[in-house]
Amino acid sequence: MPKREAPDNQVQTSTAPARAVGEKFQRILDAAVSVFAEKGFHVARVTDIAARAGVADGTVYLYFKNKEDILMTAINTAFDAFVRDARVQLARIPSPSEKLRTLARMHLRALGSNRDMAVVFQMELRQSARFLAPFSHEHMVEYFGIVREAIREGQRNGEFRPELNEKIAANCFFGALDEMVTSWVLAQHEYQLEGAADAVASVILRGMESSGT
Amino acid sequence: MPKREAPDNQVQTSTAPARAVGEKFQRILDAAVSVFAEKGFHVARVTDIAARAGVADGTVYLYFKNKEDILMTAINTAFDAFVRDARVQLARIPSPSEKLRTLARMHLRALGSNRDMAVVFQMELRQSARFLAPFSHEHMVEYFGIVREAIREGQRNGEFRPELNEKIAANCFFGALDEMVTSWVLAQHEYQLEGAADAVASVILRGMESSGT
Amino acid sequence: MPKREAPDNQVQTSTAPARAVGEKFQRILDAAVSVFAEKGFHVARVTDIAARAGVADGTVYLYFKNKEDILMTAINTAFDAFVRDARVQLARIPSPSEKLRTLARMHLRALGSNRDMAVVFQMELRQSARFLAPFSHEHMVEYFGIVREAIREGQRNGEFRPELNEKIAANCFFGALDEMVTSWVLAQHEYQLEGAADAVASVILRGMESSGT
Amino acid sequence: MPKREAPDNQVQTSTAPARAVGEKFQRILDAAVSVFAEKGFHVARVTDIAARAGVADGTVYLYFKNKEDILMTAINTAFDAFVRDARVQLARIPSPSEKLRTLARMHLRALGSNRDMAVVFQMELRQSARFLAPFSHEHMVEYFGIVREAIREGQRNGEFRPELNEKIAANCFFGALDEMVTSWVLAQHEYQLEGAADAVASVILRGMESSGT
DNA sequence: TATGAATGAGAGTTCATTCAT
DNA sequence: TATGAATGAACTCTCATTCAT
Repeated sequence: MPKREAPDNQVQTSTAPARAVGEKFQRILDAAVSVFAEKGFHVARVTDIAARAGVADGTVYLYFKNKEDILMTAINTAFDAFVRDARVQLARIPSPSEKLRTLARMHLRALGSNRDMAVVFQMELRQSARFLAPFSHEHMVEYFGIVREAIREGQRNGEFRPELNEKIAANCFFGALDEMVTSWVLAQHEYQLEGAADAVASVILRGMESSGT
Repeated sequence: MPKREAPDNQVQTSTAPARAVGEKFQRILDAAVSVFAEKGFHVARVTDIAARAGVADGTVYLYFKNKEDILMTAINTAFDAFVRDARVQLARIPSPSEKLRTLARMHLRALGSNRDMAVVFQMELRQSARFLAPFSHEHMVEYFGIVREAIREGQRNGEFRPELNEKIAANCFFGALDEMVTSWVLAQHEYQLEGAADAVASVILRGMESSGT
Repeated sequence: MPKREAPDNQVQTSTAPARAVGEKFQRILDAAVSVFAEKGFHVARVTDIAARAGVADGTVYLYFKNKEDILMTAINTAFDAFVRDARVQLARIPSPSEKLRTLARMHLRALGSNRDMAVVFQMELRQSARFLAPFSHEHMVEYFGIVREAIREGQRNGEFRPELNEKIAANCFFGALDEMVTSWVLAQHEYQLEGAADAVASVILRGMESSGT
Repeated sequence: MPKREAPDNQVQTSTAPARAVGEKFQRILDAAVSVFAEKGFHVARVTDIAARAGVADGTVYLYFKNKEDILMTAINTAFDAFVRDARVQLARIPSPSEKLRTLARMHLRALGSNRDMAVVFQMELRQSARFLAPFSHEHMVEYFGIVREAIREGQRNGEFRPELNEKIAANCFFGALDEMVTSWVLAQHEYQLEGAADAVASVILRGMESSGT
């Protein structure tokens, strides 16, 4: 029954320095993400996670209610941190199109900098949205909210075509980025995911722009 | 992207009592898709599938090697039919942009007409691409091949911006449609998925078009 | 999912002849009683029961919902058979005191002829009455009902003291027999339990008899 | 049969800060009896006991060897106190029948004044007699010894029928009281258990009395 | 072909007990 | 003494798959 230290955004920082005590929570979380990425949630065994975290099986249950709770915590923590960060960044940017361009960059940077977490997001998030706690789906709704708000803003100030269905546009934006991540995750060779952000953003933004722009 | 209504996609066709045989095969396949859609591949039990198909558990193994084989067959059969159909349809259309617009319509129509299969595609395809036989991934590559060919064609004839990375553009196209399906599948209320095809296509196509067009 | 053959009173007859097929249910039940008697319900492992019954672990769950269900079924089946038998026998006897004397004999004969079952009754029945399904407790109530009815009858016809609290008297009767079984079960040396029935009955019956008798 | 209120039955008595030590020891013991009564020995968790005693899990092991030791200590302590008390009381009484009548009253008073302990005795004592250390069984033998001695005395002085099997008679006596406790423990409504002592004693004593008395 | 009873490996989870602090 | 985080053995139950009928 150790108490989880306050989740501090840095979802998984396997930095070198001193492996202080008490970061067992984080170790388990990191190990879990790694194992989930490797075998998928259902095939992953708690024993694998414990072993990779260097703790006993039972220890996992001191920090998490059950296997599902580990996945949920991993996803929610990362998602929370991302959305919070995104809100802060976007608040500084006045232009809607620039906001979306920045969001695209953040999206691909966040996932591109942590392959395991990216795999988990791409492979498990949809499943969990449907079969596990719809908790994580809340985050998706939140993320979409940010995107849609920017689009509406752009429509109001004339940047984006007003007749465009804002929900569909948001799907195009998110879907395009999401597919970039998926293909990156499935790719055999390594490449910088973030590098594609501008190209994607420009396709979607042009697609939404008012003709006369 | 299947059109599973038409029972002509059956992979195995025996000789003599072909109808009866294929009929049970198809019943199991349909039942499986329905159960997979409901609970997800890993949680679905073979017993559920057999019961829903109205056959004994053991009978399932007369038609399929194992549980995974059922999923693979379901996905592959539907995907095959879709890709074959797409090739035929697109061959008749000269304009690259019109090709993509048609593909978008076909994509959303195919999945929009069979919710269970759509759920399975959205929830299980990525997982299976990574963890199960990468067999089904071949189909994705094939589908992407069709999209990319149309894009290249459009770049050659000046419709689409030549500096555009064709792979990224294909991801935008597919990702946008895919996200439309996902949000449709997760939506609480019913609506015609196909109806959104033109809106999505127009966003992506405008995004790819040459400025001077 | 084989269907339990109709429970046919002969709770555990490990008679010699042909071990017909389909008596797997009975084999598991007998094995369970034997294992429960040996180690107690909570310490007994399902694996032990399966092994002793000569079936696989999973097979146990084709016939029983869970470990508790095995215990309950064993207790209930035996109890049912006993109570049904008792009702039939006692119906033929007019004298209340003779009824109780017969019941005492039946009680000790039933448990004295099956040591394992006796152990389970003495060790687990009270626990199960409190912590498991109070189902089995119904049987106790039924048994007591038979005893109390006989006592009331005897009070009505003047055989037993009318001022006697009938519930207390029933407790004396049952408790005395029960303790005989317990001490028999815990005893190191073997002896005929049934042989003590008359001695017990005579103590209790004299204790209840009207002074002038 | 304990009189656990009085905290003078403590088995272990350390030297210096005897009061404090014994106090925590007793708290754990009381908590254990309460938890055992509630869930049964095997289902009770050491954590529950520690929590209810207001100590850490590890502290329990400073006072007791293991979970079983707690149960044994609880039973033995109570039993010891009861038997010691019984010996003292009965020594003062010359009449064998009066001795038994007094014992009946003490028996029901002891358990009737501490429901938790009564539950533990009724539910766990038999189990422990068989599966755990037969240690506690010694107490039963001791208790029975007292009863049997009184019966023999009564047979010698002509109060009780000489042909009566003294062991059986003792079983009747104890069994009747024991069943009173059991039914009291299982009863839904509250009532004074001790109040039934005379009724029970009179049934058994009459049952044992010589005819001509 | 079809059945469904039987199998048994395997996984998640619990909890008595220990031991460094 | 006291703590409570950590351990890891153990156990119940599930379910994909097989095979005798």
